[in-house]
Amino acid sequence: MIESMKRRIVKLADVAKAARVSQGTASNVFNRPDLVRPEVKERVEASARRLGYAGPDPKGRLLRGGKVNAIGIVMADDTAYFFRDPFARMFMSGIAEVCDERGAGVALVSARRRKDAAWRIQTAVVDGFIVHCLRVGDRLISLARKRQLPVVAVDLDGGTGMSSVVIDDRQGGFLAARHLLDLGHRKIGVLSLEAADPPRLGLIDAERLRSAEYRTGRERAAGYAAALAAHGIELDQLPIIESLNERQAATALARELLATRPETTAILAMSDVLALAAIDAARERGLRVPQDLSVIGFDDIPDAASADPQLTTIAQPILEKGRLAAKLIFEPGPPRTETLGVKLVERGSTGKPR
Amino acid sequence: MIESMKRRIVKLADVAKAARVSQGTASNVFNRPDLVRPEVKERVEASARRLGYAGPDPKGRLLRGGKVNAIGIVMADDTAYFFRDPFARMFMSGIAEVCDERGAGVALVSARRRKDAAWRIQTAVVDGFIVHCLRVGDRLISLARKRQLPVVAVDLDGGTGMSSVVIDDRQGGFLAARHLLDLGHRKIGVLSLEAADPPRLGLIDAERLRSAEYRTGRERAAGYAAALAAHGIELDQLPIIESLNERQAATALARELLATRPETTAILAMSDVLALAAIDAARERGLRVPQDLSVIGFDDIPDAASADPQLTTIAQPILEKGRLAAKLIFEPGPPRTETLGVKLVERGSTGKPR
DNA sequence: GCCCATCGTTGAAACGTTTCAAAAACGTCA
DNA sequence: TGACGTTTTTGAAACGTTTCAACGATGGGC
Repeated sequence: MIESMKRRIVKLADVAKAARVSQGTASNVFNRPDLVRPEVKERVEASARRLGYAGPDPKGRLLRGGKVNAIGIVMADDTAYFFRDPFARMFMSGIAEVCDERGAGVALVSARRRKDAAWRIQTAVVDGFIVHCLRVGDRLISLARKRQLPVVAVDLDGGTGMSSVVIDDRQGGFLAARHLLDLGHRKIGVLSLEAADPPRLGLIDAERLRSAEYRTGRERAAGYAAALAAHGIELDQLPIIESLNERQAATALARELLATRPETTAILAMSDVLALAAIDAARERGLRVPQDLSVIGFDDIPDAASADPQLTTIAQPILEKGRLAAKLIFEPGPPRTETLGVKLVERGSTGKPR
Repeated sequence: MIESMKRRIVKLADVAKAARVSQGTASNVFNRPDLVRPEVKERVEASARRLGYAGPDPKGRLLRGGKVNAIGIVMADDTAYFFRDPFARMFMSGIAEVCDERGAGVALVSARRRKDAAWRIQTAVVDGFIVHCLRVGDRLISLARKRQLPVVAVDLDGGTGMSSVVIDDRQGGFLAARHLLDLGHRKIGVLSLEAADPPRLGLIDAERLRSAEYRTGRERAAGYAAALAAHGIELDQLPIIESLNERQAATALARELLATRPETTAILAMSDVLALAAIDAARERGLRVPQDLSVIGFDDIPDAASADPQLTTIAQPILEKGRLAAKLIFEPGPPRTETLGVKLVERGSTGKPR
């Protein structure tokens, strides 16, 4: 059997012709088999096999008006972050759950490099976007919205005309700070998430947080400030360190904080990852947690409960956040902002100051 | 301004017409802006804005012959498994790394429910498939191959005519078993991965593993058998428990094993997840690891090194496996099978029998 | 003033499918 | 046998884009 040089790809029309049926019938064989007479069906299937037909190409179907049956998750990080970061993983699990229920797929869209991020969002083949963790008015959001597909923003006010899912970050910050204050701490160091892009690693002003582009940092800081104010303290009086939300990087910065401010008795960390890093740093200096240093986190990632000591933290319903975001994509309605509650989880990493 | 009732979606042709340009030129404005005179470009862009054009629809572009620019990862589990299982996460990280380099996206394809798995694979909008962790000759593999896209099988011989990436599971099994035997253990319990679909949870025959559909279980068991044989022991003499690769479920089964066979001095686990579960179960019974019970795992997931005690295990290059699989997708060539090496990592969970 | 090269623009042809109204085939019943 | 209701099949029209050969304009060199 001699294969033609230019081996064109077999398409439905070829199969139809070979089986002496109309294209419509051939299509039905694959999509609504019960509409077509068994005998004809077999003939078409035989032709398909003989010609090596790959089955209806989704590209064609798609254009005709089908849904892709997948939603895209946009994060401002590299793709591996989805699998590395505990928060992201939990969040994705929530999304995945709902997608499985609906029989939809999940596409990961990394927007790490601003350059091709635009292209990625513009060309992503999806039915909707969940956009996470960006700064207010971010270009990625507008890019996604421009696609005129359902878009849900997470941890961020998406602006008018779109839905978003957030948690009560301010309340969380408030609870965390109050917890330390109630225990009697006054020499508190703050470990902050990135406030804006580009991040400024190391010691920063409270002002940078007050006017932060990133909602999460801004709101949590506002909560801290409110609790401190009740004790007549200003956030500006505390040392604040801005860090990437990565354990390694954060440990280095925490180490520096503890070295420059040995009087510190407690660390107010904006995430559990940062808190765990702080504990690592404390341990290096021979400080016991919580006897010599109290540490409180934020998020309540799974590792928080199994850390040593178990981490006191502000729990947010991460799974639920993911689920909700996905549901909002699948059941689009009038835009609304859902705010999820947080709560203080007291575990072993905080105690009275020495 | 009165919106027409039936608000048709604005397409490139509309924009072109409104700007009094040919469709070709309009297309160029979006794809090769430097080919078109600035003045015309502005006119087109203005029309696009005015009409509320969402930008070229990927569906159209796709059909015309473009690549999707994304690869699909197929696993026989629910979508959340990608984010939950330590092995899967590491593997995905490797894939993600390469995809980021190439500017490609990642689509997660869950093939949990066999029913819609077929549909999912047939309609996934991707340029290629990486198929993981299925039994030999699996229908999912043939489904993927039928799409006539590049397909790479992982941890499984995909059969002829396709590439695959595997590790030397047999050698790994051999090293693990020999390690325990060298330490002097003879009363060894085996905690096995699923041998076939459906899984049979609980005590099984060695025969079930010898003829297992799943390559991983079969090969690791063969390695165990080889090492045991060198000491004149047959695999059949050991209690073998088949379990799902989930910590909770496995803990229950390990508990049972330890209860029924209190003479056991060592556990040979086919994965680190299983090994960690065994340690949990041992701890519940008040057994110290490794003084009262030695446990060896397989995979060397990140948790293995940070567990307490640190897990002795067989390390496989998980990241590299992911990277390699992705590379094989992007640089398709003649089908080949890449076998990656494994090595014994001695840590704190194994010791001499009491 | 003519010829050429260059640059922008055009028009039409794919790309592969699904859908739908209408036509054809078939079976039933009077 | 013809009328009528059902099942199957047909043919053609979208779906929205990119590409490419060909065409027209513009300007430089002679």
